[in-house]
This record gives sequence, C-alpha cells and structure tokens, in this order.
Amino acid sequence: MNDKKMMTLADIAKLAGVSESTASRALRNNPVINQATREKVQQIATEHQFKVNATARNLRTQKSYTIAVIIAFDAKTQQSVSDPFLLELLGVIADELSLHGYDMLLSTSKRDDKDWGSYFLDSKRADGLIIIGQGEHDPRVEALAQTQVPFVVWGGRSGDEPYPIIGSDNRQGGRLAAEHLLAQGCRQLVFLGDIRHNEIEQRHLGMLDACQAAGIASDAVQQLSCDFTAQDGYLKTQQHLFARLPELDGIFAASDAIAMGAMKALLEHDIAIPQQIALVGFDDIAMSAYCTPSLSTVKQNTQSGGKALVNQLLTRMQGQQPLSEQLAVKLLCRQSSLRRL
Amino acid sequence: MNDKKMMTLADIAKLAGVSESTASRALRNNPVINQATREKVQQIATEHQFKVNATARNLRTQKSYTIAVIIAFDAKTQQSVSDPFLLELLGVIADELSLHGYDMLLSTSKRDDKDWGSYFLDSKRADGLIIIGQGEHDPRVEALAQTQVPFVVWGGRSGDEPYPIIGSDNRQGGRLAAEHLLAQGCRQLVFLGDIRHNEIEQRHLGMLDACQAAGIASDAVQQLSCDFTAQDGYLKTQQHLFARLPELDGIFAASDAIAMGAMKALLEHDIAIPQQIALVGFDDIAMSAYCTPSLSTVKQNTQSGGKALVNQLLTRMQGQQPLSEQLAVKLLCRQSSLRRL
DNA sequence: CTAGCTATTGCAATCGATTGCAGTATCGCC
DNA sequence: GGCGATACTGCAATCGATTGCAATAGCTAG
Repeated sequence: MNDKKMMTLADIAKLAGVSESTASRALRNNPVINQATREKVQQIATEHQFKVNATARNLRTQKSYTIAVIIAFDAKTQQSVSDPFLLELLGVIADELSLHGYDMLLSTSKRDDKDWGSYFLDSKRADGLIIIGQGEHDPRVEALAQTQVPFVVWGGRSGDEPYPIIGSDNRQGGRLAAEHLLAQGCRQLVFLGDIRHNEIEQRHLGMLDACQAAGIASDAVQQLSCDFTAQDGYLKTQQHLFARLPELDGIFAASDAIAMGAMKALLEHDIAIPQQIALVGFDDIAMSAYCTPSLSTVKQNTQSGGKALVNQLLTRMQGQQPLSEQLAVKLLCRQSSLRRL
Repeated sequence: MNDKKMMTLADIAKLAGVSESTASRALRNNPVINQATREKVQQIATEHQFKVNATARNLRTQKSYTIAVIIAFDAKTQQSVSDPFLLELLGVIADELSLHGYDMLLSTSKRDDKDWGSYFLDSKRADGLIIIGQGEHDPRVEALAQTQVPFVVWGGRSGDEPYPIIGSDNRQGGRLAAEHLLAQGCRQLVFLGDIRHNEIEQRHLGMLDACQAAGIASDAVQQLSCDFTAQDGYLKTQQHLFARLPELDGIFAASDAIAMGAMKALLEHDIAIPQQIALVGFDDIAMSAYCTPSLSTVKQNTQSGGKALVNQLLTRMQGQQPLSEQLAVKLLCRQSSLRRL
C-alpha cells in the first residue's frame, strides 16, 4: 500500500485536524457531529484506506462481532468431513452471518476439551455459538445449557431440551419416506442409521409411525446401525442385508451418503432397484439426483435452516427468548423407489 | 458459571496476592517467575475458570492468532457450496491450524468488495489469508500480491505467479488420466471442464501431453466447457456429446462431480461404461467409489494439501520465503474406465 | 446585555493483557 | 561487613478505538 505502516484513528484525526473522539464519531456517522466534519473525516479515511482496528474496537465495546460455528462430529467416523450436506449448511450460515455483519469462526471439535464453549466465549473470541452435530446426545451441550452462553444447535429434538434447536422435521421426513415405500408395495423394511443420534432417531420413529399406521407388524421393520458414510452403508448392507433376501423389499437410509453406499452393494449383488428393493435416502445432496438409479430422498431445506440458526442466535443474543424450529421437509421421488412409471 | 461476571487478570492477581504483571507472566509460564508463584497463580486461574481475554491480548501483541480462509467461488455457479472436495480440504486446514494454535475465520467471498484481503488484514481480524478458488485468474489476487499481506493460494500455477501456490500436480494428473484412457484403447477423447481455471487448464494440458506423446491427432481431443457441478456435467453431455457418437470413446472430466453428471447422462442413453465410453474424473471424493459403475479418478491428497497450505503460510508469516508446492496425485482405476478385468 | 439553549467538539478514562525497566531482597564471597 | 550478582516482583506505559461528561462557541429571547 501507499502507507508503510498501518493508519490509526489518531493519524486520521490529525490529518483532519480534529480530535480522536470526533474522528471516531464522524466515521460512525454519529449525527451529533457536524455534517461537513463527518464528510471530511470520512473522505480522508477512505483516501488513506483506513480500516478500523477490529481488535481495539472489540476490546472497548466488549463484542467481537464474531460467531463460532462448531462442527461436532464423531471422532471415530469423521463423518462430517465427508458429508456434502454440512458444507451446504455451512455456506448458508456464512452468508447469513456476513449479511448481519458478523464474521464466522469455524472449528471442528477435535478440540475436545470439555471447555469448548468457554474457549470461544469466555475468551471473547466470539459472541455466540452455533453447534452443528448430527444431534448426538452430548454432555457438553447439556452443560452449556446451564450457563448464560448464547448458543443454538442444529439437530433434532428428543425431549424438551432447555436450549433452542433448529432442524428439519425429521420425524415427518421419516414418515414420508416410509409411507412412500409402503405405497410402492414394500412390506419388509430396513432402517439404516445410528439411532443414538437424535435426528436419526426421529427419522426412525417417523418410519415406525408410518408402519404402525399401515398396520405393518413391528418385527417387519429392522433397524441397523450405520455410520454416516457411503462406505459404512456399503459394508452394513453387504454384511447384514443379503441374509434377509428375498423378503426384504425396502430400505430407508438415514442419509444420502449411506443410501449410495447401500445402493452400490445392492447393484453389485444384481438386485434390481427399485423392483426388488426400493431405496430412499435423506438430505438431498447434490449428487443424489445423479447416481443411477437416481436416489429418492427427503430434502432438507438448508437455506432456511442456515438462516434460522443465525436469526435465532441473534435473537437470543439480544436477550429475547429464542425458539426451536422444525423445518418442513419434502419427499423427492426418484428412480430408486418409484416402481410404476 | 460460579462467577457472575467475567474474571480478569486483575482479579486473579488480587486473589493470588501478586501484581498483574506477575500474574500474566505466571500464566504464560515465564521462567523468570518463581516456580511456586507460578503454580499458585495457575491453580487459582483454573479454579476460577479464568480465560485470557483474547481481544485484549491481541490488541497488545498486535497479533490475532487467526487465519482467514476465503472460498472464492464463481458467483454464477456457486460451485463451492456443493463440492465435497472443498469440505475435505477445509477440514484438514481447520485441524492443522488449530494444531498450531490458530483459529480459522471462514468467508465465502460473496463479500466481493475489492477490499477482501484488507478487510481481514488491515482490520487486524486475521494475521494471514488462505485463498481457495478453483484457481481462476483473479485480479484481486494479483492485487494482493503487490502488498505485504501474507497469503497463500490453493490452485494451479499457470506462469510464475509472484505468490505461493499450493495445489496438486494437475498436469501430471491430466496426463495420468489420459494415458490410462489411451491404454484402454480410447482414441476419441473429450475433456469436460472450464479451462479458464488454472487448475483445470493444467489438467487439460496434461491430457494433451499424453495424447501428443501417443501420437493422437489433436483434433481427436475435444474440450467442452462445463461448470463444477454434476448438473452441468449432465447437461453438457446430453447437449453436446451424443452428437459425436459412436466415435467418441473416452471422457476425462475435470472433477468427480462433473463426471458423475456425465455418467448419469450416458447411462440414461444406454451407453455402456466403460465398454463404449470410458470415464475418468478428478478429486476422488468419497462418493466416487460408490457410484455404479464406480468412478475412476485422479486422487488429490487433501491431507498434505491442507497441511502444506498452513505450513507455507506460517512460514511466510515468519518472514521467510514460502515455496509453491505441487502435490503428487494418484490415478485410481475403477470400473468406469477399466475395460479388461 | 445576559441568562439559557443548542450545536459541536475535545478531554480523559476505559476495555484487559503484555512487557521494558526499575526496584527490592536475598545470597555468596572475599 | 560490604559489594555485586541473582532472583523475583511490581510500576506504569502501551495497544487503538469508544464514550460519558465537560467545555466552548454561537444564538435567541427577555
């Protein structure tokens, strides 16, 4: 740049021939300062590409204008790092935050000190927290809830958590998926996913709802635990599902990644999809429309999800009571489950 | 928490019966302070869950211990938001940064002021920049290079950029992919990707290298522009490639996402993969092993990529001369291109 | 002509931690 | 006993911007 060393407010003030206080107020367009003075200071500031030192401002104002987003994933599977769904959500959150003038501090919770929240909050690195996990019961989150820390969670409600949870209506999603499978004539179903995660549990429950409503015997619905990866979807399908052929005729996978793994295994085994086994996933990641057969799935609305997370958090930071939200989901019927055409 | 309001260093000092300076030094384990004093102060600090106010420290030390990561994507395609490859890379970067004690500020460059770097650097929000784009020639990056701002770029070299670029050896990757296709007997090839992006251009050049070495006429190699999405891969294949059947017998896609889109189109058209057309992608995203047929691809090493980005940046921030790096790539031959078996 | 306003501007404290330099106490050694 | 060295510790300035309160000037009304 032109100026060898960083400009400070003092420099600008000197150049404009005013005091620091006046310069500060002028830059923030405080109407108490004379219009002409304001313009002059502002012009000088732009000329010299002056940027307010965020650190100094933050110290003085006791705000950081930064939100920490924590991706809390299973240490074992590293699920997050490969799930495209998360990136979509992250992108939306980033945009929404910057819209509100906030920066986004991203952290994958390898940092598994129990500290967590306090690392960002107490140290004043961030003004609030957005926690994205696949909603597994996490004692650290419970602990946070006891504190004054402003945070929101992406996930699924299980009971009446004392903190705001934003997420899709997973139960409804599960219901839709199962109803669809049943409507396609499936009678022996498998749920592929880890129900220790709230969200996944909800999807499973929704599935059971639908089955019960349809009068399907509950032992006709198997649940099989599975990590959030295509790889594990593939493995679990190979290891456990082939044994149940040929009765088995419908699979509902807890995520599209899992579904695609399962699909691979089925196709390798020359099982016709959807004729012999119909398959439905969850998320609607970009790829799911482009596998073969294309994957039926329950679409999560990342757009409104991200916005809701940010807005509820900001609400909470303003001292108001934030609300949990359940976002509507939508069933997309594609080739992997549509038997008639 | 126990303590209603935030503890400050002064509080700790008072409790320990020492001065602030001593407390500060004790906490940082400065050996000039008596061992016993240090322990006492540290113990009191932990007891009261004291966390150093990062803002104050940053102001005083003139460092933020924060690196900004900028995902610069095409406004038009929003490519980044859907490409799993980016999330993988991001994850690695995040971990590596936190290993070095740095936080990560994430920004998608919707913020398309020309400012950009200065927003983070001049305002002291970050000490350095990591820019991730698919390497499209970007005037803003060129401009940054003129300044003192410490930054590194993930991408592909085109000439002798005056800034450090870390990326895969894209040319070699392209060469490997093409050699493989040729070895499978393909003679009429298509490259599917936007060569205005440095990285993609390199992949294309590598492909041409291989073809030339094999004595293939250059007009047997078509290049077709395509966004970074499965969707566009699908569309472009439908719109332009079917016309070239049946001569066309090999496709090299600039990314796995594109490849999967193309694959979909081909399969819908009942074209046998790899018998009639062999297909190779780039990246090795998690899904590529699980589509059907599984996708041959050139694997980028995100692990060493992320680490290299961080390490070169830190090197540069210490005033040393950083180096551009080209990471080795690896061809993974899977079903989409392996004709004999 | 002066008290009382209003419109602007500046002084100085403040946010919380770090650090150069000065100060004090203790110790060793001749 | 004295003197310098050694080992700690504390004082006070500093980072850069914000803001409550005081101060000044210009102006109006009585």
